[in-house]
Amino acid sequence: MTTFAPLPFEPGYRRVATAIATRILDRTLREGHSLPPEAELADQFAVNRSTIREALRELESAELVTRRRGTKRMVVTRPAVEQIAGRVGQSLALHDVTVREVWQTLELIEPPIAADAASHAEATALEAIRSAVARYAADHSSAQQAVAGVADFFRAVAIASGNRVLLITQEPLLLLLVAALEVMIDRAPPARARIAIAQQQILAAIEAHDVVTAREWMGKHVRDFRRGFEISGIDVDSPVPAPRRD
Amino acid sequence: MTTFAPLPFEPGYRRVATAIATRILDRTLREGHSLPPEAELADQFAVNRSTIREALRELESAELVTRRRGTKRMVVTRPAVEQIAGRVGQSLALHDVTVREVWQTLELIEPPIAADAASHAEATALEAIRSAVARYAADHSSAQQAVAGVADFFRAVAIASGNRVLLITQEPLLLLLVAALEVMIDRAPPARARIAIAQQQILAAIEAHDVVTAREWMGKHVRDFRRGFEISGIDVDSPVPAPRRD
DNA sequence: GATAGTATTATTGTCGGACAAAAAGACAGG
DNA sequence: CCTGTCTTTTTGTCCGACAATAATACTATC
Repeated sequence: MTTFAPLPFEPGYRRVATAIATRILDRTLREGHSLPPEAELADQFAVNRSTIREALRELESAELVTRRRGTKRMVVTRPAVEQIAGRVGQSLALHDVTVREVWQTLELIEPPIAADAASHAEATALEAIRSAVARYAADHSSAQQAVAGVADFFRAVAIASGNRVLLITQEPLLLLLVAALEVMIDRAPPARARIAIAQQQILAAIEAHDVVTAREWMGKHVRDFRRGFEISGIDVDSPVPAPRRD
Repeated sequence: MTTFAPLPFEPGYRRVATAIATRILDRTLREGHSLPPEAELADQFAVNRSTIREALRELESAELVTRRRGTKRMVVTRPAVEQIAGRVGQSLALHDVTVREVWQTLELIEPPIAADAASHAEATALEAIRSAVARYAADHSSAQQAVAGVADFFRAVAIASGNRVLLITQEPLLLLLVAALEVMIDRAPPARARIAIAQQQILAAIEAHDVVTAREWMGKHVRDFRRGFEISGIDVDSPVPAPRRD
């Protein structure tokens, strides 16, 4: 017996969206190019403007096009790392991922990132790490600020590693870490100071191109979060809080 | 002097979208719940149906709501892993990430995943790995099939590791690996056989709860891809091809 | 001739209403 | 209980409209 797959009906707005998306992905439409006005698109695709607008909302939501603030035309963009990460973070949270899973993953990827950074960090990337460390040291009074500082440090190190895939892969984890840390940090008094020390040690190791020490201290740094959660009485098997929407 | 940020103007369709998204993220609207019809939403938000529809396109694009095929009402969903991964993969490709970066990241995360799998794989997860290995061994004639088999093996191992964050984190990398492998595999004759051997060794190690061997063989497995790219004459510093759209 | 200010046009965001096609629901008959 | 038919909802798409504002052309001024 032959079986038939159901006929896939694609509504117009989606066909339009994929048509435009394809052009963006194959680089026919390049970053910065602005899209024709809606009326013209409607003409070209021979559909109503409403249909075009629905398609644009899809693309906009995928960050393939954006409107710069205070401007009218839509502009082709590549999805910013943060936006994509936000999606992934949301998704992970909705899947009831636990603090433990996030933490285990960080424990796994961060030390090698630090090692890579130590082995081939360039001057500007190093400077960025330095300033992240300095900013954290200078002011970590509010929980929110402290936590943001922690994330920025990780970002700076990942940038220094020179691997953008790692940087982007790491980003959703940071979002979730941030969400969880904000709850934890004020309940674990020693946390702030220990973070500062770890950052300084890691920075020093990276500056000295000391791969082994960088890896080790990053390992300690990440493991410390686990301790923080334990001290503050947060069950590591509880689901992570959803990251804030922007 | 005090400075003022420009007043952020949020169009109605976005305000509606975030309003609904918020309800989904805070679990007021749960997975499987169906949304009210567009007309009713228009009433509730006191906006036109067009505005509602544009908002729905945004949510749909974010995978927070979906229409089951052949059905009419919109249903609240949590974004499927594959969809999210598709986005991230696209984004990475648009950022001109190189084969090397993808490969390095895999080299970094896969061995520990295999180690985790070896240390606490459950029966069903093990069975899934076994069947993935068997499927690959049974038929890897077409490039596309072979490559899909490779990805499925990685997925099965990640599932066995019991860490969903790793699973989801890994997914975009697999998409890019697949896109790159499809080009490479037919140009590197020994690749197919070596993959089969590696899969069998890793499976055996996981079955035996042999953490060290699992990690080692997974390391070899991933490093082999690098060799494949070299043999087939693909520059590892060339950008990865964009993953196929669905 | 360059610049600042003003008028015009183009474009977006939103609305209202309309209708065919398809799904969901109600209902009768076997 | 299943099956086929009829009715009601609901979606996808269209059309036309209009206020608000960005983009552009134009003008006056120095």
